[in-house]
Order: sequence, then C-alpha cells, then structure tokens
Amino acid sequence: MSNENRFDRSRLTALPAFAGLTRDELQELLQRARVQKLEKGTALFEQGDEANRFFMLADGRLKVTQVTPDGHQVVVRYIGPGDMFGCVAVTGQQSYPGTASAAIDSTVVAWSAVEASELVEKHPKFGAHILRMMSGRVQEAHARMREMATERVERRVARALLRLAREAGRRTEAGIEIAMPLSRQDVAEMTGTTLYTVSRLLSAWEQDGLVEAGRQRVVIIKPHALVKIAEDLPDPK
Amino acid sequence: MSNENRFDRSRLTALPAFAGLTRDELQELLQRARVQKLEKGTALFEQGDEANRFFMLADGRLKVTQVTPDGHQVVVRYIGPGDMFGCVAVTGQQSYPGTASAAIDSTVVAWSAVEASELVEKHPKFGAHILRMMSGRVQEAHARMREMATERVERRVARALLRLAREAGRRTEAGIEIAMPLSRQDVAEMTGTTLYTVSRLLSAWEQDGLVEAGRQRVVIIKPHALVKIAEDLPDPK
DNA sequence: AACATTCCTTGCGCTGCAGCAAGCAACCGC
DNA sequence: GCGGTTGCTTGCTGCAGCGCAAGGAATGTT
Repeated sequence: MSNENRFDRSRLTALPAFAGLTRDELQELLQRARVQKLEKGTALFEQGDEANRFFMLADGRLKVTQVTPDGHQVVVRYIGPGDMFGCVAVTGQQSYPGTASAAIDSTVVAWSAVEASELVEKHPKFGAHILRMMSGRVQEAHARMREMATERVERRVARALLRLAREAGRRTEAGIEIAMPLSRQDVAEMTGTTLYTVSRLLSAWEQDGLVEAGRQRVVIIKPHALVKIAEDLPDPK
Repeated sequence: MSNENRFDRSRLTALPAFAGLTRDELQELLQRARVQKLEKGTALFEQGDEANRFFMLADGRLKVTQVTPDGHQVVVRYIGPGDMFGCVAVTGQQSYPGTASAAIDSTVVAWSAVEASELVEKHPKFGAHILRMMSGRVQEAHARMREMATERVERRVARALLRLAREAGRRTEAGIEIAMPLSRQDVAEMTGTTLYTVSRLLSAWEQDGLVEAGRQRVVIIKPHALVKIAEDLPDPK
C-alpha cells in the first residue's frame, strides 16, 4: 500500500505528463488519484460507458478498440506506461468512444471526472500537458488516416509492427520482440485488413528471415529490412 | 474597418468557441486578434511552415490537406465558420502538419502563437473550449480511420457527401447543394480512393436520380437514398 | 491424457477497385 | 471566338487482397 505509493511517486514524477509541476502540486495530484490493478484481458471501461474517470497508465499495456455498428472491430491505439487516456472525461462528454482492455496485467492511476476537471483548472500546466497530448493524438490519427488512404496493406502492416516495436519492443538476442501478446487478428484490426492477409505477410517475412512469428508473438529480426518495406525510399537516382 | 469589427463582434459572440466568456474577456480576445481576408485558392499556411499563428474561421471554407512523402495528397478535413484551427500553435509544436487553403473566399481571425498561449492561460474557459474541440477532432479522426478500415468505397463516398452536405449544404429547389467547388479529385482525397471511382459512382447515382453532379458541383437530390447506401441498415427481419 | 478452445496457415476462387488511355466538356484569358 | 487549361467520363485490363474452407498446432481445462 504505502509500498505502492512509493512506487508511484518515484516513477511518475519523471513522466512528461507531470513535467514542470512542483513537488506540492504533484503531491496533490497523486493524493487525489486512485490506483487500480487490471488483470490481463479485462476491460477498464467499455465503449458507451459513462465517461466518469480520467486515467494514466502506470504500468502494463492497454488496447483501445471500437466496434462499428455492423460489428467490425478496430484497434484505435495501444496505450503504454505514462500515457494519459479517457480524456473525454475532462472535456465533459458523456460516454467513452471506445473500449480499453488490458493486453497484459496493468496498473492504472485514475481520477474522477470532476476531480480531473478541477485539477486541470487549478494547475494550468497540467491542462497544457493534456492539450499537448491531445494535439499529438490528433496528428497521430491523421497520420493513420493518411496511411489507410494511400498505402497498400503490406506497408501498413510493416509500419504497424515497427510502431509496436518502438512502443513495446524488448531487445532480445534474436531481435526486437514485441512484448505483449499480439494476434494476427489484432494486427489486422490495427491496419484495416484481414487476419488472412496478415498471416500470409508474416509467413512470407518469416521465410525471408525478416521476422520470427509465433502464436500471438512477433519478433523483428531485421528492422531495417522492414523499414525498407514500410518507407519505400523513392528510387534513388 | 470599424465595419469589419462590428461584423465580428456580433457574429463571433454567438459562437460556441466563445460561449461562457464575459463581455470584457471577449473584448480582449477580439482586440488582440487580427482579421485577414483570404482569396479563393490561396493558402493560409503550408504544411511544414512554422506554426506561429492560431486561427478561427469567420467566414468561408478552408480545406486542410497533407501530402505524403511519396506525393499523395489527402484531404484531412474541411473547416467551416466558427471552427478553430492551427491548434499546434497553442501546444507549442514547431510546424503545421498540413496545408490550409481557401476553397472559397474566406475571412479568418488570427492570433499570434504567444498571444494565443497567453489567452488560454488567462482565460481557462477559452482553453477548455479548445480542449473540447480537440477532443472532438480526435473522435472525428478515429471515426474516419474506422471508416477507411472497414467500409468499402461506395459507402465512404456516400458518407463524405452527406457530411459535406451537413457542413456546407444549401437548400435549393432541386435538393441540397454543396456550397463550394468540389472536384471528383477532392472527394477521392477525402475518401481514400481515385477520381475515376468517384466519377463512376457519381455517374451511377446521377443515373438513378440520387444526385445531380456537375463540374466541381454536387447536389444531393435524395438524401435518404444516399443515407441508405451510407449506413447499411442491417437486414430488418 | 483426452477434450475443447483458440489461434494460425494456406489453397483457391472471386471481385472491387486501381489506373491507363482516349476522348469529351466546361471554363479562362486574350 | 480561339486555343489552352482544367476537370470529367468511360472502356478495358489487371491484380491486390478478401474471405471461405479445411486442416494443423498450441494452449487451457477437467
């Protein structure tokens, strides 16, 4: 308990979300927060739930998904340690636009919506951080729109893997392992394709020694080769 | 000049962007702003330009585009009267992620980046509005990602037209006319397809009397029929 | 150890859509 | 009014990727 708190204190102070805040401010933020463990596979909130809490991920990894009216699922993004999410609770919307569930065992820091709003008002720096984060989120989303609109599947998948490796990669002797369970279906839902196509791509890449693929597991052996697929360096002449 | 100011005062006070602000606060916001006319076709800022100004559209319509490294152009969104944009100037990024150009003659209200930041800090309500707007922007972008990932072209195009009609539609005797020049290419760049496909779709729809299509001009004759294409009401049984 | 469940693979057929090419139509500037 | 420019249409071809189906492999459960 006090153990958990100490963990938070030391880890969180370093995060960009809290940069520039005084010790006292931080103290207040954390005092008002509630820490919650989340077991792998369980949902923190579901699409459509009343948006009454604002979060920061302390540890683990969450997957944010949306389902379309006709039942198609889409992975909107993955959340890593230090990321803030559930922003709609701060902007006064009523319901979460997506579902957040734990890809691995995780720990979140939660504020109630009213508290979050108060804190933002009281500590402008904190609000500014949220604003900056949202701005990044918009740009990220636009980038992915652009990708979906213009790039073909192979490249989108390569990009997705590289992004995941950057966010959640762990160096091993073989290469960079994506340190969370990741099914073909997951990748398909990130890139707007089908699990069949992802499977075929991974098989081909494995054949060529670019990656090592297993059940819910991907290790990138030759990142540079994958980058070449992802980027298409325009005919150097 | 004073004419222009009066115009602004009366029009702008009603906008959601300024809701809840006192007369004095509004006064200050507007006093610090600079009004700028923008002729159809000209760019207000270009992708990569230093982000040193924050804007609100007073009148007209702007198109925000991005180009991919390999030269593909994408329409990120259209901006209508009352919309705020160029938010990166507030969040302290360096450069605009896209190009904003006038689809028709337009008028913008501009603040310098430093002024905008000051104003946000001084008037939390204003900052909250921006935050809410950003939140909406994220959701909108996610919705379009979802669309691109799961829906087929026909539906995406139908949706895009309906969206445009809602944002920029003008009732005429024939139907709802999209009140700005809109080429097949534009629609293609909004929906991630080609001008060929858009042309074919519009031709087919015109055949069936759903729309009336001309050079850079679209009139929606039977919105409900287009909605049916866009939504795919799941087999009512 | 046997079973059910979940995840992955791969052959095959099919089709939605891209993309060229060629021609037409509307608008612009002089 | 003429020539140039820009935007639109449409036939044709090709293929990327979808999605079924059937089987295999890993994992969890009792």
